[in-house]
Amino acid sequence: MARVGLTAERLTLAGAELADEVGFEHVTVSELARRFDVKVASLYSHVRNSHDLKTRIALFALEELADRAADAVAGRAGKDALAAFADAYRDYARQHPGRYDAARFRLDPQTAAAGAGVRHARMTRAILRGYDLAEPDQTHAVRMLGSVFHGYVSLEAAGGFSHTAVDPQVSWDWIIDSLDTLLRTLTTR
Amino acid sequence: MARVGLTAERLTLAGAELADEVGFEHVTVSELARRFDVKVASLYSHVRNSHDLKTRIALFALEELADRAADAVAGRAGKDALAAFADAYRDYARQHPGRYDAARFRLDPQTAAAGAGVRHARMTRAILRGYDLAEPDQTHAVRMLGSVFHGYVSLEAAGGFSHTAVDPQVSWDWIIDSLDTLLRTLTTR
DNA sequence: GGGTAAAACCTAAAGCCTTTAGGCAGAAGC
DNA sequence: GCTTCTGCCTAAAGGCTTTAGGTTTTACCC
Repeated sequence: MARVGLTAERLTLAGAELADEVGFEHVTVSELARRFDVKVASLYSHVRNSHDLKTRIALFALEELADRAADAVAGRAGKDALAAFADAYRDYARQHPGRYDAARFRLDPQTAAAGAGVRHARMTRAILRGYDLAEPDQTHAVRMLGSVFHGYVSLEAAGGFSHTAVDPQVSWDWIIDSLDTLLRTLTTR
Repeated sequence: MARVGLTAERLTLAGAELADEVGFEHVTVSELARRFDVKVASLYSHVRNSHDLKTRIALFALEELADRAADAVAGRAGKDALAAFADAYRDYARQHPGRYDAARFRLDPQTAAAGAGVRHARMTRAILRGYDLAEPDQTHAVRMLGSVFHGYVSLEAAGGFSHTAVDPQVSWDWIIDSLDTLLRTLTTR
């Protein structure tokens, strides 16, 4: 029987692609097996179970997203960095809705700590260097930025902004602008 | 055979409670049948299918959340109203994580339009009356508030804020404070 | 109070997904 | 060339969803 060459990595990547096509919640071991033209049981040598597969996809997406964000902010500072960082998130979510969803998959604390979540937090803090905030304001600001970006992106993905004629891109820019203003206000407080 | 007295409403409510216990994604027709000590097939007279059940739970949660928010903002204005509104969301999400998740269930546009989503949007706009914003700023601000609240609440629920020692309540208050400041700045622009 | 018809719940069965156990055949190493 | 390991397979059990068609209960009406 021809061997397909399954590995956890290939399964993870294929799972990520599948997620973008059919939605993360519909990613299934069976469907993945079908795509590789292989029997379902065969996947269980590479992946512990369905949850494990989803965890891998989540970690993969987090890593990929962190890479993108890191690229985006490299060589920028202040509002420039803020906007680039924010856009990296939103662009990723729009190009890869399934993966973005995967990145929100609830990981157990251990797994999460070992994953790229830490990079995300560190990058957000790095963005704030341009605004010179002291603790605990910095932590508050990190949380606020994370909330706005994630909230906006997920509401937009859920179709929450399609009732109004106002262009989501314009709102997005407006929000980034506002956040920048706000953060600069805090600096001088 | 003793009749239990199933109705779509009772199933919906039980489903909401189940969601709070085991998580919305684990709400299942089978489990609900088990709770009512009834055969699975019996539920299908009251609910079209699993998706229909989830939709009903989602609509129920949206309605309940809108009720709470409406109560919270009644008789308040300005920052008071903003804070009460925000707290209503966060409190609901913390008391009823499963229902809050349900409220984020992706509804088809028709269903969503008929549901309480509209009330939420209208209330958010009402909050902004205290800040006297012209269009399109008002829409931008509505989107920003929705994003921050939803984003914060869902990141908090996902355990995203447990890595730092800073009290989430303090960050929350700080964020509301900041948003109030920001909105007041916009008014006078 | 008895008849009837709708409503509520049941049995049966098919289809799909997950997961485990054990088997065979290529691939890799000696 | 032989052994061993690995990759994929067959088989099977268990769970959830959904449909079809039966039976009992309830409620209404005469």
